[in-house]
Amino acid sequence: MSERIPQHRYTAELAGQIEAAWQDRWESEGTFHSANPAGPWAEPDDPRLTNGHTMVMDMFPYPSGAGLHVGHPLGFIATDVYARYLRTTGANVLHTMGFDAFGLPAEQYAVQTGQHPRVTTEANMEIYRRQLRRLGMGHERRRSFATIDPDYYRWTQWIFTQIYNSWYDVSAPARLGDGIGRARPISELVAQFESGERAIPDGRAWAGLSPAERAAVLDGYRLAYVSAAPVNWCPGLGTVLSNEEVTADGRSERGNFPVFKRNLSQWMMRITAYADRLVDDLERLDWPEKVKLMQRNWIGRSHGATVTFGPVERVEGGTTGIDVFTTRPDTIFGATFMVVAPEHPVLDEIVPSAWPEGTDPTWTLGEPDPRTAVAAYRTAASRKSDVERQADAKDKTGVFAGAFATNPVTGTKIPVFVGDYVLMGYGTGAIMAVPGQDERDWDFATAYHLPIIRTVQPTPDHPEDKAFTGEGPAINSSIEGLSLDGLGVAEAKERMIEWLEARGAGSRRITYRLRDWLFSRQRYWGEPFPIVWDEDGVAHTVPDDMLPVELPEVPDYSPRTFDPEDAGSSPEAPLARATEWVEVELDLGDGRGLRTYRRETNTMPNWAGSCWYYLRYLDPANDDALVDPAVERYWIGPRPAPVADAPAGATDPGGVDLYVGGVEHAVLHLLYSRFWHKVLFDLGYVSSEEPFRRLINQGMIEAYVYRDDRGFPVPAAEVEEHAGPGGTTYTWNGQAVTQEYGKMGKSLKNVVTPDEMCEQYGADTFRVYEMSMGPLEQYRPWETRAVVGSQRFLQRLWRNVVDEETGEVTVVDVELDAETDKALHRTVDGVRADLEALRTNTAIAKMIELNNHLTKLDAVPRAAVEPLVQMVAPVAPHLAEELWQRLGHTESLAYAPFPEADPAKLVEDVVTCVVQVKGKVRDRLEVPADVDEATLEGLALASPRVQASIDGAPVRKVIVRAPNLVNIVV
RNA sequence: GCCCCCGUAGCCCAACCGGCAGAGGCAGCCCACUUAAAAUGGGUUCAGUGCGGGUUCGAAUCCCGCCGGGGGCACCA
Repeated sequence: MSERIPQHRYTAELAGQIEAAWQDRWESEGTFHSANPAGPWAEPDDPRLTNGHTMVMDMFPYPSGAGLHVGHPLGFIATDVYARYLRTTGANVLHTMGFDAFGLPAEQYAVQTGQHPRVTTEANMEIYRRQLRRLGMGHERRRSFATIDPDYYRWTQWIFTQIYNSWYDVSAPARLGDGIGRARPISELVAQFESGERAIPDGRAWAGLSPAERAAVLDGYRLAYVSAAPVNWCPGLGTVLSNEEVTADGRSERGNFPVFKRNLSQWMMRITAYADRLVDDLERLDWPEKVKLMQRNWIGRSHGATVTFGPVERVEGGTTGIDVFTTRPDTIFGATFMVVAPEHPVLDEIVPSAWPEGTDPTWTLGEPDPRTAVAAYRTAASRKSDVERQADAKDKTGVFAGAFATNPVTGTKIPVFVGDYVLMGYGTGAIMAVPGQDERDWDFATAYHLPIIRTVQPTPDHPEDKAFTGEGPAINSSIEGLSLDGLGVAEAKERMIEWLEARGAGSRRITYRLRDWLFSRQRYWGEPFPIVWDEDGVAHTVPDDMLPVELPEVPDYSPRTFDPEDAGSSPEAPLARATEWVEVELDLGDGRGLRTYRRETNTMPNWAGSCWYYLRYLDPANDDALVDPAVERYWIGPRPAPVADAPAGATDPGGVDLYVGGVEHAVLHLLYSRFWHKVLFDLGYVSSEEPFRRLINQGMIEAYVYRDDRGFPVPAAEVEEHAGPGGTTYTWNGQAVTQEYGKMGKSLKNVVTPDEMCEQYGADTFRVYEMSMGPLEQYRPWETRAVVGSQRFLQRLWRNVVDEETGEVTVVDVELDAETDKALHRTVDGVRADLEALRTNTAIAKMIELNNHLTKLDAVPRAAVEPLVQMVAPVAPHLAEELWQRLGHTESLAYAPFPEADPAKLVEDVVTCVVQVKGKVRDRLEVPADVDEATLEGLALASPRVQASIDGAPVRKVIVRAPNLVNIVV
């Protein structure tokens, strides 16, 4: 049987041919090459350079081997549409895509398949490249790279050496003079130590220190340093992890393995030095509020005071003080006891050998003396994991330490407790407990019969048996020479801090939740550190001219992993097995000549490569610098105007113009990257203060899952839908199945791939469908059977230009009738605004509308369909190029100027005016668009239908919004 | 427990600064083409905006309180 499909119909097959042909042509012509003002690719004469510039970027993918589904390219298509649109405005547009190819996912896939990570990673990247090409991405291929390329990670290592060889000078003026604090080369700190301008913390003389001692001093300042501290050890992954990679319930973000605290010597990055700038600069960014909030919460800056509670008697004689941090210094009058963390060192000094006279029996754990009780409590606490401690959060437990401190304001003696609801890692590890204004302290006070004093007047409806944490006037807060009574919280805080500072009992203090970034991993597949260790145990950076330090071949690249529950295991770096690589003779050029060193065997986390890749996109062929300064300034330097919604007085921080990616990187990649960028800024390598000026989180495409009566998923593509009186039902192979909504995944049997869609409909149809499903940020369900609507649109557009039977172009060169002309200009105007604002879904709706209008004409005028082809080009670029060519153009339309709307044709001369009586529509009038209010009011009141509605009632008021509306109030 | 986002037709989504609830698509129904079906084309039905209050001449839109869905944080002193 012969198919009765017209020979020249725009079918998936024809689309496939057209698409492949145009992809070849774009590639051979370098259509998407953008122009650089300087550096190896300088093209200073390119006219686009002076015509505006935009950098559009996607979060680059991991070539993990799991395979793409239709959700993955959503953001890529959106940025491609935007970039293609911008090119038609004459702008110089940079849009490319590389690969985040180091790291766990790539390594795990390699381990699973028993191959070297480089082999599988490169194979997967090839698949990705082919798929991206097939989707018609206008990426600039020559700017693409992978983080595993030695030419790339050479610079990742170089940045590490810069960070390592820097320190944060909190008192130096900011680089732009607009604040205090910046990173400086470590050599300047050494000079200060040598000259004596700055004292060494423990008071020794620099000249008298050994190399190892000097190194130890400098490690206290370097922005990258080795520290022995409790870290997150994940036996299941065989590596340590940063705080950001551990979930709230104490498991690894990747793989969901248990994580344990182990004391280990690891590389850290001093991100905490930038905490303030990382918080403050958020308001200069055009980012989703949600992401800003997540970063603010993660950094967790809180303002308060440290207050010393003392004297506490020491067992060995004399007294000591206990410092607490509080955000509520205004409530000190209500501090009736203290609690220190079980790990607090002061406990070693103050716990006496006998319970004080009259100790409440509930305070003692039933132990005969405080030492036994505190020791037992500390042991029990140390056995609890963070997870268990959190799980027990409801019950406040603790034990009396047997000692008393003095409330520095009231002079009252107050008991000191040990309690695990106080964390050693936050503030000072000790708190003043104010049960009246703190729920946790209230719980503790109730459990241990401790006094409660309210120092803020609760609201009248506040329950008697609860802490009051709200705002109100201070009460019970007076002593001789100080009264907070009647003051609001903010004012009371200020007054209190001033009082404390005047007496030396406390001082203003800011604390942060953010901790330094644990930067080393015990994995093979990552960047080696550009660090060698000498025989004294002193670290040295590898000189720039010896970079990159290439990743060696090892007999076994898989990490040593352990039983996920084996908390006692220790990490082993796979690189340590490359003994010939580890032992190395080098002349570091420091005057010490050829010496033997041991290479650092940890590798960097995969965040390292993604921390700065946007900078390399700018100038990927540059061998002399990570990016030419002029190129950086041109593409992502600060713009004259601040971003939308920035507070008054804010300046633009620079950065990538548009960055699109998933929200899952809110506090990982996006925080690390901002940190590195600010270091590079301080050191003068970049002119921008932020990496990403504008961020959009694309939504996910989800899918329906169908399950049979056993609960097993059945292939979603084979499910039939039945509309019935009792609602819609679903069957698979004749048996009833249930529908639920969720993620797309192999095990759920609902995966749809871009390749399938290209096969069945063509890439352009797929692009149009994904873009018309809804706003970019929105989560939405995939529905394959709806894709045909997008295909029909493109087929109708095709048919408006080409005869399906003969393949001939059928457009006519006639003048547009008034209606078509108006529709065209309205569409151009709307589509331009929509594409500009990334509202591609509504842009497509407007194009469909115009196309449907053209379909109804006897013959399609060229003057109408050519602009439509241009407008559709960003979304369906292959089809548009093909039609453009068939319409007689020889050049690609990638740079053809976007159609302009004539403002004169956008105004209607006659509009429909709605006449309401008491807000209800009673009549419609056709009136001139420029009708004046008085005339319109007269016309409305004269309407018989309006008069009938008014029914003789007196008119109280008439609201006129010429020319659209009149509302008569009776 | 606290914070953020979202609820419009059977489904996905529009609706600009508060001003006629509907741009577009899917599905359904009718018609044309076809021996027939598919494909294609043309036409058409469908909601008063999750619920309850309030502000306003006028509310999908602003405010308050619920309900439902999604997400973030959670002894942070």
